[in-house]
Amino acid sequence: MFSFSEENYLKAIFHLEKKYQAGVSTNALAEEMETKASSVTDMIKKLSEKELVVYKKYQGVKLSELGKKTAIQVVRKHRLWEYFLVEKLDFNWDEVHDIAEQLEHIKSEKLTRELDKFLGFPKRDPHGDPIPDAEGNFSVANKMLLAELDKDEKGICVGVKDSSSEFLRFLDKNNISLGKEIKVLEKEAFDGSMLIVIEERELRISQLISNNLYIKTQ
Amino acid sequence: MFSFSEENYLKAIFHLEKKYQAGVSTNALAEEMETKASSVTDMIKKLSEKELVVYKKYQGVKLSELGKKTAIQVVRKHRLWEYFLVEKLDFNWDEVHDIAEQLEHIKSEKLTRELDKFLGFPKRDPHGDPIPDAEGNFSVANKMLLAELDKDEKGICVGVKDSSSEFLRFLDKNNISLGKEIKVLEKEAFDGSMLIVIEERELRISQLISNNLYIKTQ
DNA sequence: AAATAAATTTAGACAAGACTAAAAATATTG
DNA sequence: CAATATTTTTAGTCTTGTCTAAATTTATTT
Ligand SMILES: [Mn+2]
Ligand SMILES: [Mn+2]
Ligand SMILES: [Mn+2]
Ligand SMILES: [Mn+2]
Repeated sequence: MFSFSEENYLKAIFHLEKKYQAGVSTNALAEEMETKASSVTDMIKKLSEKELVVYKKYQGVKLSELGKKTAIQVVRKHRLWEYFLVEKLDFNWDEVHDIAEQLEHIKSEKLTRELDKFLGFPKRDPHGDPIPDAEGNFSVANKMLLAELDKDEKGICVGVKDSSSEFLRFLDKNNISLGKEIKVLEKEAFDGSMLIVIEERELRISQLISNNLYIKTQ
Repeated sequence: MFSFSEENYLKAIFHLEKKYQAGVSTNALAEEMETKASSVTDMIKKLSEKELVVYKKYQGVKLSELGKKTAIQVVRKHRLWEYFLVEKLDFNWDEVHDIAEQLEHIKSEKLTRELDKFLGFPKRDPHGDPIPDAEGNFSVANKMLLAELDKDEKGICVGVKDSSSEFLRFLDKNNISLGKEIKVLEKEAFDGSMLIVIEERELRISQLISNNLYIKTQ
């Protein structure tokens, strides 16, 4: 089917399209892929040749229907494997991303379907991100950033924006995990820091933290 | 660590060394890898450079200690994943090899260890082959080929030599599976075919079959 | 022990995917 | 709007792993 590299580009474009609806720029893609702009141009041409993306020179790139479908299948596999690692193999949520980056490229529709079934058709991965079903459908939750809450408002923690080990371990250390309720006690206008309460404990967090935690309000 | 291709060559050499103790020839390796002899020579040089094999021009190749250790880890992963697919995801034993060929290259020691634990440290894969433990140790069972049995002798089916889908489906169709007892009722000297009895049913099998079924005698 | 056959290696080429440096196109600014 | 800055593309190179064709070495026959 498609190479690992092609799949990784498609996935990156898929994620960046949320932010750049008008088309994903070569530089944005180069940064996401941790490669050089010239390499991106080369690959975009190949993807365009294969009708996985729509590309006009200097105008950025968009996924075609086929490209989008392919990207979603890769994301589906990534998130199913992350769920598997956490729920079945006792991995912590900060340890699974790199392994899922490898597993997401395993080619077998039956494997993906059977894994999904084995896991009980989970709807969200360990970081709160939606897992597309076999048809590629998934629901985008109406979540918001904790930073958007005002004093005395509260919400349930439902996901992370940054899913780096560093951030996830910080959350672990402070006993913040998905499903818990967070209430804003104070909000400092000057630096955006907050005093929150989570499970009866008070905690002061910087804006960098509240900007990377998704919550859902009732 | 090592590339997929390098790992595949090491695994192929590992398997061929059983048959060619004096050194695996370039042609034998080319056939096993389904590639050309010149490509094999190229790769052998690279592996030799990395001290994974011992190579003298025109003299065939052998695994170094490091090469052997690496090959065994790949085999361990291959067989653990095959076991996982059959035992947890309800795959049939004839469907797992190609997927395991992909999964065996996933790089994460922790994943392999945790998978092993999750599976209950299985000793044999679905085809009866031994699964090396984390240290690379595994027991070679004292099995023999069904073809070696004489009239009126019996044994327990413990493995397959050929693990192609075609052969495995043939066994399924004839209700032959690992763990079952087979008794030889007749043995035809002319063509090596046998009349066997397995679970009260009589069955005539060609020598090609009996030459690819491992059994253990009491 | 030549002569021939078979196995193996070398030489040169190619595709994928990356890189650097330079050129070209687009955006921004005075 | 011309000058400058930024972005993007092109040109040329490199590495990995493969291939074909030719050369070389080893094995087998007469
Ligand atoms: Mn991830
Ligand atoms: Mn995730
Ligand atoms: Mn197998
Ligand atoms: Mn097997």
